[in-house]
Amino acid sequence: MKEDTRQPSRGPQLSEQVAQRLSDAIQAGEWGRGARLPTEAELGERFGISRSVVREAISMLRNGGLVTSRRGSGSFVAEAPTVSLRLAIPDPGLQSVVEVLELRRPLEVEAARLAAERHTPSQLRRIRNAMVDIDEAVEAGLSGVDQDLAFHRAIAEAANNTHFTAVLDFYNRFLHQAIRVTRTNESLRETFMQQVVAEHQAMLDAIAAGDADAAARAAAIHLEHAEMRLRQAPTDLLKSMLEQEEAQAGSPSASTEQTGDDSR
Amino acid sequence: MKEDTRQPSRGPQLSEQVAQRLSDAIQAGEWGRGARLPTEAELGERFGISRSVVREAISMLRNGGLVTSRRGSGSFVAEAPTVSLRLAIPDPGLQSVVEVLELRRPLEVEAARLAAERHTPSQLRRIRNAMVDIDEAVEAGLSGVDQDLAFHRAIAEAANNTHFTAVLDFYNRFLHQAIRVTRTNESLRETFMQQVVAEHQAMLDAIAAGDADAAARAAAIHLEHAEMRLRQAPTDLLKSMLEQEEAQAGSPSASTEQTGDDSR
DNA sequence: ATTTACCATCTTGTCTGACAAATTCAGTCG
DNA sequence: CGACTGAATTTGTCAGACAAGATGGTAAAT
Repeated sequence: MKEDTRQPSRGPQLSEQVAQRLSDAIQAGEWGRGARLPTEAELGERFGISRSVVREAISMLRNGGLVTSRRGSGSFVAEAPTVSLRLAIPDPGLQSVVEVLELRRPLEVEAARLAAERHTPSQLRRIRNAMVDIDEAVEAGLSGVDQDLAFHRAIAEAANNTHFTAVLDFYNRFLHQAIRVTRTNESLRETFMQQVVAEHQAMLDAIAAGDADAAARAAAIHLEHAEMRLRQAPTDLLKSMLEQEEAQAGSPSASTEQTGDDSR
Repeated sequence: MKEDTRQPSRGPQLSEQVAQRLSDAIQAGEWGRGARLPTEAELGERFGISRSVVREAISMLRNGGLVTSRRGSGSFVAEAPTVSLRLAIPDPGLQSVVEVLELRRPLEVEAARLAAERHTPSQLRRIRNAMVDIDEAVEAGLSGVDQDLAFHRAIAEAANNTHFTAVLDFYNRFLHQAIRVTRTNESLRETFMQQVVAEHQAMLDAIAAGDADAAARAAAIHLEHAEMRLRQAPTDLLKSMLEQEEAQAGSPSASTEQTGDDSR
């Protein structure tokens, strides 16, 4: 074909230029939704570049949600284009954690209210299981942070509104450290865990009973207390934990396991 | 050397797993902001993979705004690292708009509460100006949708918590269409606008007075009524308008720009 | 001694070739 | 006609090499 023999202009990023041109071509409708675009080899020849660059370019588009690739089959224009919310990762510190909590509180409260009204039996079961998992993890001497987050996520799911799970999931990663701090504070751990369990139980009961207002109240109390517990943890502990995490970062404990214990 | 000889578990996408692990490590603080991360060769050896996969993984992170690479120098954790939440553009329809509103209501209520407590004089002024702008726009025969959204955004800004503005900005685009629908409904427009103005005024007064609870109540009422107004609009009108907008919206990869107009 | 020019070295970007894994499709056999 | 087989196709991964740009140290010059 040789429809474009121009040397890609001496720019900063070759693969980026190619990605841009491919993106333009797709958005211009050269290949419709779900259509298969040329093979990597073919694109490489068309643009006069190696397959590596084509792959990098396609990788960018794939990351942008514009195309999907299936090994052995090809790369395709995405069926459902996506938009992305991009925002800066906050500084690790008490203030920024509090800001995240400020956002989460109204969301979780509303999620609990909706969950009380809309939860399906299986969703309620998952919430219950999550609570049990927390107990078991704590019993086993673990921090139970992942299980705690899973509990809250199960409630968000029971709200049956994808936006809640999406936003809360998004902010979960920032809370991971914060919750660990409160759990690791030895002197307070015992008392705190009792409070947490009681508050979780209250939320679960209200949701199970279908009492929306009570669920909202219980969630509000829990989130408020969570912030108090965090504030009560000495800030130097927070700081030292962050440094500690940095030091032990290479060890095998870091991988994040999805708690996929449920049968969907 | 050879600190991680585990075979990457048989997963669908190898490079994706590596990207996830790198992303986790960065967010766990293994490498601080602006720090140089190991060379591609070194990472390849550490994870037991080839440089190609490392490059693909880093490419993903770079595309996600988590790292930047400089040829000859290395790859670095971004100074202002960002994580991106991607979600599919919802089907145009009343149900999905209602879901967005469900998420926004608690957020806007809390934003109004915080704004009442924290607003600076200049922020209050911006809210006032936005209200005037709505009047002027409507007076001029325009829909005033942009001005309406600006009003709400000004309140979110006055909450002085970047996460509120980020999330609300993100969902604004989905609301743009919905508000237009209610405003375009000729038969109801007059009545609706009077209501909207009154409700806005109540919010502004409460915020200006520093009455957090009153601000929250006013916001809750406004959002509730907004949903009612939307439901009252004929659904066929909504549908046709949404489809029309979607047809002419040809920028799927457009990510939400960082709102850098804030002085922090 | 300080500054400047140079150069070895390192790191990412790109190229080339190969194989593995998964899919597709045509042909064959029941 | 339908199910299976196997070759061809295509993306994913691997390996090695060179090019382009950056870094830091050393020697030369003032």
